[in-house]
Amino acid sequence: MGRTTIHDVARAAGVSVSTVSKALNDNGRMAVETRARIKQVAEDIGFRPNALARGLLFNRSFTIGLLTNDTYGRFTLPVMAGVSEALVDKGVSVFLCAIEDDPALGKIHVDAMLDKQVDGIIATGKRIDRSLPVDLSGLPVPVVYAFTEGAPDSVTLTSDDAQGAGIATDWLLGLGRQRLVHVTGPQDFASVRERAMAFRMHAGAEAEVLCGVWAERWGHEAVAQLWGRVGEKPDGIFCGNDQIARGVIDALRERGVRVPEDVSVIGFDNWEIMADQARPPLTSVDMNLKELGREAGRTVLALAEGKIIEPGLRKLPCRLAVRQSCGGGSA
Amino acid sequence: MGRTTIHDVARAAGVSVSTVSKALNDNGRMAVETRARIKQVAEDIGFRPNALARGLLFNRSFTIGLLTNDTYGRFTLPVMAGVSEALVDKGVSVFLCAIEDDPALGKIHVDAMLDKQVDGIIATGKRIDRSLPVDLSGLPVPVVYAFTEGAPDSVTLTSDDAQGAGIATDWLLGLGRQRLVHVTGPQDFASVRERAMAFRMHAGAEAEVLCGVWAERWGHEAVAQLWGRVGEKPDGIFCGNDQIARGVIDALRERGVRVPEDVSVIGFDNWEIMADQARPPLTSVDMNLKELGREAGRTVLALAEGKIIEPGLRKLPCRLAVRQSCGGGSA
DNA sequence: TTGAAAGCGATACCAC
DNA sequence: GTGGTATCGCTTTCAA
Repeated sequence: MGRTTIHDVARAAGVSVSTVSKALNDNGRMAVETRARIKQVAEDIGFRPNALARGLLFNRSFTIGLLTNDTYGRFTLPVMAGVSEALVDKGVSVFLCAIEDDPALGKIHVDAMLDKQVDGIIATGKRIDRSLPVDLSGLPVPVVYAFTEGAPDSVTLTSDDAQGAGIATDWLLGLGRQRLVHVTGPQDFASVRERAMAFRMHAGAEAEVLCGVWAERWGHEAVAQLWGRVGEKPDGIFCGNDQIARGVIDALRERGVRVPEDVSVIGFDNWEIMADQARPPLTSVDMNLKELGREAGRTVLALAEGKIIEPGLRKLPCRLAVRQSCGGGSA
Repeated sequence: MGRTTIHDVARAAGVSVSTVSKALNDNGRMAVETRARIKQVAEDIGFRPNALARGLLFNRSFTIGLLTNDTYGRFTLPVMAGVSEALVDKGVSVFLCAIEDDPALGKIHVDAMLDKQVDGIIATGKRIDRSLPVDLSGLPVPVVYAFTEGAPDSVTLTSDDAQGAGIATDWLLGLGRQRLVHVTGPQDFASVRERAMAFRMHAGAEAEVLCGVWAERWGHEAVAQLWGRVGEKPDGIFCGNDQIARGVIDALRERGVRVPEDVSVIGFDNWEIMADQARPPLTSVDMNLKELGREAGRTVLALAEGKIIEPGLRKLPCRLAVRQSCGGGSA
């Protein structure tokens, strides 16, 4: 029920607190059987050390803060899951702070985290070319950026947009598709430009790129544009996200164009709830966000333990999640 | 940049640490100007008290734990946002722990939270008739359940399914719809049964309820069933979630049935990304998850401060988010 | 009005 | 091998 302290263990075992401490932490020299007995007693009375006290002593709280402005959580949650997974074994817990785009709220949360002596902070966002509305430089704890613009000379992780676009394009080409189009989001996103460039590198410099918005409706519109023209139609469409892809697929079906027989469609994000429900289910580029989170967790912990990590932008590879919207292959 | 302590403030102000402490906490009697001066000095050198030390003293960490098995986060994130919002002003931070359905993982996280002396725990899930895979009874800290089955005699919050179904049904009736159908999820969900019952109470005991799965494809299938029969077709469809509604809308359009002119469709969850992208955008029941989170936060904090809260199941009202899929009204 | 000292729970150094 | 004691940063009696 109440909190049992190390004194309780000492009393129950008939030894001193320092002996108990050493026994439980496998420190110092002592009779192996004394150690075993003390451990047993501690377990019996359900003793668990107070992390606050240890933290005070070690100047370490075994806690890290995760800051995000992604309210919807499509990016944050997988990242969070990865972070947590990487840290739970080390006894590290994660504070999640959603700060929207409010600088004041951001400062409040960062201050609260620092007060609580977090060992480090992971900042995550929705895009690599925007930073959170709060200054994280010069903090007394290490900061790792994931999917958001970091301070210069910081460690920043993101997924490799060019590589992701490359494998998507190559997949379409590998299926024998010849007339590829890339239907994507607004050009002011760095990731849009990066993916488009890679798309052209793989599909040929003359391959067409249509920029619009991140919405299903833009997928419909793009199909209307493409099929409204005279001449040959595309046989492979690489979309900038799964919502656009969903719109494209629906628009094609409504025109009587068959997916994947006539046209292969591929998405980006591998947002399961979207990709699985598409008709047919959508092949999509997966950014490995969970792995990105694991890496962020490992990195911030290493930094907190004083290890030196090379600063700079690290791009983690994407992989392809194959479903039925491309045909051929393993589908 | 290191950590400035209360000793630093004392030295800088030329007083003792106890005086500083009293000054900053507005405790004890002291010259009003001394107090002001000390506060100023503290601010100048950027002093912030170490929460670990205070926690050790007060047996309070100003931290709560949020436990969830909702990996996808559609429910957890809004709840989390509400919890955080309710607690940030009180200086309370939130540990987020995703435990999937793994009892071992659950125990690890709960133990870690207790070690860190959380002031309380909020347990959230995906449905009110299933409990998390971890026993939270008999813990030394208060527990509030939100959207998951709680221990007997605990405080449990959930949304009012019957009331939500009621306002949806009434809305359809108010628009003059006469032949209502409810297309919903699996009958083993308590919320499915509760909503269906309320639907029948409002629409008439003979009103039809079709149970299936929580997927778009079931929406298509249900429409095929309904329109495949001889006789009059429904003119109002209340769906158990937004995915089903989306499937229903798409299926109707593909049959040439107009929404909302011929049939009004209403969803449940008000999952914006789904509801906004539907064609037409979907009117949907909103469970006010953020408010539920706020209430959970307030409640667990009150409990942590020793206040007495009436145990039992509290149902929070839903509201209708009106878009265009029903026609009439304000659409 | 201010300061010295005890103590929150745990660890580690140094005697014995 | 084992136990006393100082210490982490802060708050709170109690004395001066």
